[in-house]
Amino acid sequence: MTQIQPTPPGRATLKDIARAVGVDVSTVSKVLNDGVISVRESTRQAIIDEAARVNYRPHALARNLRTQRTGALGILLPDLTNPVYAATVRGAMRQAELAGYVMLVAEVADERTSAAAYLKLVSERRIDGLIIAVTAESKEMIDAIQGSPVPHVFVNRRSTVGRSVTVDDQASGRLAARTLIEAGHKRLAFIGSSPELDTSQRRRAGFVEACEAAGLPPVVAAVGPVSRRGGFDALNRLLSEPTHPTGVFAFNMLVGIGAAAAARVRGVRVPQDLSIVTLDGDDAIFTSPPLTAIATPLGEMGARAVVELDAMIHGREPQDVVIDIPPQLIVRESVGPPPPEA
Amino acid sequence: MTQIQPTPPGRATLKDIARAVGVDVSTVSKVLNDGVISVRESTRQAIIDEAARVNYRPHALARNLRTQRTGALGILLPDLTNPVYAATVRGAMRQAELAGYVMLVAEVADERTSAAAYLKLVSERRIDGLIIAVTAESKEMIDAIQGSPVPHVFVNRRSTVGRSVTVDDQASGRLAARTLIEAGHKRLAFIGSSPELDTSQRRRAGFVEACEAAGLPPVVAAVGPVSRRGGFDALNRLLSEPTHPTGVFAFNMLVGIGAAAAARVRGVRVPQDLSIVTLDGDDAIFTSPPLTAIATPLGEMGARAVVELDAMIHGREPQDVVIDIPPQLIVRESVGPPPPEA
DNA sequence: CTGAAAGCGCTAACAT
DNA sequence: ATGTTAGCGCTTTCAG
Repeated sequence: MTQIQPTPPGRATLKDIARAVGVDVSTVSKVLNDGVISVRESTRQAIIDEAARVNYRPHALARNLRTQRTGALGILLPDLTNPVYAATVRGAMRQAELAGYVMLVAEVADERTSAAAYLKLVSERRIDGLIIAVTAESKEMIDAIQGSPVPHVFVNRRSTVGRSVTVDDQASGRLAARTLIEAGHKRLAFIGSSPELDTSQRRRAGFVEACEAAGLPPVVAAVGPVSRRGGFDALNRLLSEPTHPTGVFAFNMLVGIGAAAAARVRGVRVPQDLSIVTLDGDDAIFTSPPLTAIATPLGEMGARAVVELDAMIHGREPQDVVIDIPPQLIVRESVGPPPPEA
Repeated sequence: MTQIQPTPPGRATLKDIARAVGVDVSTVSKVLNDGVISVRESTRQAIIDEAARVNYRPHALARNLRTQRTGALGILLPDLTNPVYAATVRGAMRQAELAGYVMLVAEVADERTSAAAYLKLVSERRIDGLIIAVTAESKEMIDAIQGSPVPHVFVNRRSTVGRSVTVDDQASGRLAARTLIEAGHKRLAFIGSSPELDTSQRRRAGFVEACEAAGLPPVVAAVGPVSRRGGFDALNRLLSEPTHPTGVFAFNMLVGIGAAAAARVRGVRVPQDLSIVTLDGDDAIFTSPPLTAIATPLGEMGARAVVELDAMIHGREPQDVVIDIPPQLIVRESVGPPPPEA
């Protein structure tokens, strides 16, 4: 009489199987890990059958302790409710699953908590590798990262203390500027972040470069927190100046949405009075008006970060990667010619 | 000469400390775990000093294998880029950190992958408890959950196979209806989800109840996927009927945003031609117009789920909890009187 | 082709 | 007040 109730998964151990089949646990281990040829077919079958019968699952912890690998990856990010990070995490998680990892997510508010979360994950040896989606330029953080034996890769950020996966942000900046310039705008502005965000600096550099190439005066670069609120406030400041820009490039979707809200509140019509180009895409289609944006392959970056991490974990040489999808303009309704009087 | 380089954290073991101080590892373990009084002050100090010097961190895996607890919680959710889930996860993660857990997150596309992810986390024994933010009514999933020894709690969902943390969704539905009714609307609609989402059913029930209490005809209940696209399509269908509703209650923010976009595309002005009430809040302030919404304490639900899970893990009796923050209306700009001809 | 033995780093009875 | 012992479940030489 075999048991009628299905055995709950994950409760049987190698020892149980070994006892049932009448072999040693090491034999069971070999068979189940599939690596070894030198097992008689009949015992192999018996073991496999019994394992199936009791619904055997390896105990991850025990295996990990032995192999010194956890099968887990970590990701450090500043804000889960920010769709930019959510999309990145999603891409990373999908790839992680393909590569057989589970994903530990830590949301960190600032550099202090970053370092703490980092230490918790890394020094307790909970993960095999770490994706860093926060800016990590505090001394505390740099020290922690540099002293660490755990592979790590920055995503959508560059850093002196590690490899990174990014896109060609300068090209995005140039494309944004050219889009506005071709629509006829002469007074352009970039709404970016505070200086420590290297990604923003590169987009700005590309933007400025294209402006100068077109012989346009130096652009105003409003700066603030990267958030809807930040975009809202920044555009508000910009619009309160006497001759304000007629075309703005918003660092990312959140900033763009905030900017659009500010325009609306001030009675500035988009795109009749003001054109907006933003970045990162998908969500911007449901704003009003839908925002013209430059697609950023966030998910690909996350996925690629996992690929690199996996390579490092397997001892391969890490390298910086710049995803070579050229920036692509998604034309929607927030860009038009400048208003006549401008 | 002590070492000049800071010792990398997490590399020293109990054995190293024991050897350096000249005691047994078990003594070190006792001291560092703080539970025991019976240790001479001088040795205690020596141990603590040495531990600090080598920057000792316990090896989570080894400890876990021994104690049979992982110090990790899992969460299963359908869509990270959905701000509703992002907010829930965030609340859960904050509370998890306070309670000393790390958080494993798994995004699952459907019931099939749910079951697989579930099994991966649970049967490999990677987590002490699981938060379930997906609807889990497939036989596959129910079987997996029921046979499982791992505590689990549903969040923002109810289920026959486990405890849950929810809010009073019927009250939210009633409040939404009353808001519209008090503004003068007579033709109301609820845009909800397909029937398997119990949360949607409760909101709908409350909505219908309040309509009937006001003597209003049975409401149309559009149904579709819970997403911007779903809200968009649903309102589109609604508006293409000859006498369409003048006030709609959207199941959540995403649906509300999609509905607003659909109105805009059809040239239906909000709130002059159509009033919209939605749920879940924060993001809705940056839409155009800002959407009047009923606040839903997503973060609290996530946090409370962790509290309940922690209780279960420590052997306390689980219970269903309904967060007793009454639904609160956030008045913005998407509700007004019905158009005159209606 | 299979088994015995050792050990990953830690904790917890139980001795002394 | 401290050490001894045993073992969590697994993998991995090394012998037979």
